[in-house]
Amino acid sequence: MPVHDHQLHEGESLREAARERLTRQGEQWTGMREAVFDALAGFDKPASAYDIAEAVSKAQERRVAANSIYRILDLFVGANLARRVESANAYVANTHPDCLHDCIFLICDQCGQAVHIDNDRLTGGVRDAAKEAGFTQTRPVIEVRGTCGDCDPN
Amino acid sequence: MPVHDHQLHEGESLREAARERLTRQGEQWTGMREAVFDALAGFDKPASAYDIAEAVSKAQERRVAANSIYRILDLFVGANLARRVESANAYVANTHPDCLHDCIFLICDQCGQAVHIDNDRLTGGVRDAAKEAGFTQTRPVIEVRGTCGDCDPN
DNA sequence: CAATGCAATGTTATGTTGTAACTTGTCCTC
DNA sequence: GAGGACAAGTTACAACATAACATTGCATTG
Ligand SMILES: [Zn+2]
Ligand SMILES: [Zn+2]
Ligand SMILES: [Zn+2]
Ligand SMILES: [Zn+2]
Repeated sequence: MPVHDHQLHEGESLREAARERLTRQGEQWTGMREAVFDALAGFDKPASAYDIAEAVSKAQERRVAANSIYRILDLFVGANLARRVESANAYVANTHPDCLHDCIFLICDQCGQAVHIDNDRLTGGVRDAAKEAGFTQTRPVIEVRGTCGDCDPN
Repeated sequence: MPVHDHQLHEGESLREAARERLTRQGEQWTGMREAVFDALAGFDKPASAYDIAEAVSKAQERRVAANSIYRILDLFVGANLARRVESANAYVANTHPDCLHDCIFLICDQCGQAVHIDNDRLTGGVRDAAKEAGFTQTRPVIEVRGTCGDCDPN
């Protein structure tokens, strides 16, 4: 269970929370951004920028270049609407965009599913260790590659 | 300081330790593998497969394809002679190939330097959290992006 | 209402990272 | 010297990411 309380959103509610958050940052919630967010949230596993480009292209019946997707994903990550999964070169929608903290991702090497867990004790420990080594403006990347319970039902 | 004791190697001693380790695994220590290891160990920061291909090409005065480098790097990572830094798409030589454990990398966004720290309490905690979530055969990826003390001397 | 400025997006090109498939070379064994 | 096993070479391409510049649409203002 999470170490702290926060609201997890899904579907319509998630999009609303994302829109709220982005506009509150002084950024616009455009049709294109909504389309990208919907596509991203529609995936059940981390999606690459090209996956998203394909999904948006299909939804809009026109070609959307990966380029534009990257721009919007960068914006989303900066605004905490999405997270980048470094070990998968892929992105996931953030189900609690109002809650600013470090996430831990567990990624299944078999099925590609990613589980998101929160543990401030662990992430705080990693931050502290980096600080102790003289690092500032730290951004922890904590992920675990492995096999999920569904893929290895022992 | 490291939580456990182990020998850190460098230069000739490091290459020896790597050769020892690899051959003990039943793999061959070929000229090509030595060249790749030397090139990798010669970098003062994480090097991409293409960086290494270039270095080896220069050292051997012939073109070596990145392809071959990837094969050898995969072997090295599997044998604990090298580590992949996921958030940098790059590799570093492992200075203690005989010591099997999870490493934490701190990578400076400014200068690219990577510092390697060990903290079994933290990495163990991450492993435990993954296990609790039903994941098996786990391989933690714990890295911190930030600014190193040299680049931000406050 | 033109003219201007600005942010978002489109377009094209190219750079970087990573794999796949097949071939060649080398060494060992029979 | 034929055959097998493994390392490495070669070529081609897939996947991921960014750079540079053009276009669009909308708001401001003279
Ligand atoms: Zn949370
Ligand atoms: Zn799975
Ligand atoms: Zn160690
Ligand atoms: Zn630095």
